[in-house]
Amino acid sequence: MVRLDLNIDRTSPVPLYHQVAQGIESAIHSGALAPGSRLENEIDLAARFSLSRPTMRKAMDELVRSGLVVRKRGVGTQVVASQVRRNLELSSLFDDLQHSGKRPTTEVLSVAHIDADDVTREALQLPQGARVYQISRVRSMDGKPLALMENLVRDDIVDLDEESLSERGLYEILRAAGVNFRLANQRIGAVTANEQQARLLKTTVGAALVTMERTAVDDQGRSVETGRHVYRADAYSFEMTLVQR
Amino acid sequence: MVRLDLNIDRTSPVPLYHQVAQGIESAIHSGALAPGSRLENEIDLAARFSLSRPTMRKAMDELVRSGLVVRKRGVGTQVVASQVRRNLELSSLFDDLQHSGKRPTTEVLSVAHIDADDVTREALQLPQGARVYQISRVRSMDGKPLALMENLVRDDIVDLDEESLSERGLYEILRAAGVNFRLANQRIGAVTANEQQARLLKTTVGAALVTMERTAVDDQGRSVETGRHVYRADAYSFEMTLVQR
DNA sequence: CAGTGGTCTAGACCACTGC
DNA sequence: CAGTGGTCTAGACCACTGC
Repeated sequence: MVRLDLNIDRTSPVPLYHQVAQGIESAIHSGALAPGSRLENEIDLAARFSLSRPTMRKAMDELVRSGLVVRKRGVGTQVVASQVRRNLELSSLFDDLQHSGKRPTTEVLSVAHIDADDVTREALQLPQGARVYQISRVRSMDGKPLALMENLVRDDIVDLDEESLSERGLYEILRAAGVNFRLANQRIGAVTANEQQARLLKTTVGAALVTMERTAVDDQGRSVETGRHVYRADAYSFEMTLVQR
Repeated sequence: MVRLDLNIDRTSPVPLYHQVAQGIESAIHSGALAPGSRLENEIDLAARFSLSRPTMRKAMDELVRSGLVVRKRGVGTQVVASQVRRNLELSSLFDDLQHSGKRPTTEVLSVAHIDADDVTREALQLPQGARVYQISRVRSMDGKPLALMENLVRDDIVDLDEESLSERGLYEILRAAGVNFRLANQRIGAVTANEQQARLLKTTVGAALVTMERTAVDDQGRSVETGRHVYRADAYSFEMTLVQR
């Protein structure tokens, strides 16, 4: 059982529960809290940091949901054996790669302002006659093509053109236009590369590709964007930590 | 704005916040709360159901995390436009298929009690010299092979043999042996079928397969099981709802 | 400025676990 | 039986939004 030490700043705008969760997370990643070790009980922890128990619990909940600790009633809280943990987050491939320190580049193949077909209208919950942006892009890393992306975006939020899309990720542009993404429904599967895909991804016809279809919803409940992406399976996979509900 | 009516049973062992969340979920699925509609504010709702505000909030949090509603400070809570929602849960393919009303069958190809290799020892956090069960199975539905599963299970929890595994899912057996799964780290990718895979899955060499590698952790922090599964891409994909943290 | 969700406190009672 | 996490109450103050 390790005695935990945390710095908590009550003047910070960062919520106390989040500061605590981050502090414990750091202690786990630094090794101060070893895999398998037990944490003090939440009542003592709350008292030691001069926090109310609900606030301490909220911090623990955050750690449970991120998969760093497991709790058992009547027993206690344990640090999970370390492993590469990677939550599947509501972000884009562009964000993913940037955060990992890589330098993604994007080639915009086409941007069109078109009538939405039935499937798109259904996915984006748009009325008959609505128009959308249709975007095709290739994303590369270190000059090697990684993903082929086709997106359909509602046209009543921001104007899209080739120039801005080649500089910034689609999600970055939408966020800058005031869109706060809240959730996404997605499906991951596999296909083999057809001739066009093979050419654009510089691989061979028949190569394994990971497919991802996603529709993203913002804080106003609007379906903002839907897309189908294919990734070279030898260069990308989806990692996630699932937590029991 | 819809006036919500819920039945709450204070004598039930089901937590109040969960009863409320379920009640609202039912109202959404039944259409009583239409997609896009606004909910009453949480303080009024709490008062109307004679609940404290924290309890009401906990119910709302549950709905947010399941992707049914979105909230915005200063504005309110909205029902998300309906869509097929399917959380990626901590369950097995066997559970998935059973819950969907299908009849999965399992053919056990082999069960062996072997010395764990380095990769397995690393994944399951086992000491040098540890032994594990190695299981190979084919899962089919309506007689059509769907998935090829190789699992490695620590051997200090329950004895595994061909007979029990052909009757019950691995997870079912482990749960019955007292294992409470809490989280899993998994990676989803794609490959093309090799000769052996093609034969067992009754498909062709070169067909697209979805791959899933998973390590599952229980409430004692033990890595109980690690496995690599491949699925026929024309028969299975992973659907999930991601919620912004 | 009124209305909304977000954070936080200081408790109470309970269910479950392992000895 | 002692120790732990799970649920619940009844408030307070605040930040943000849209008019």
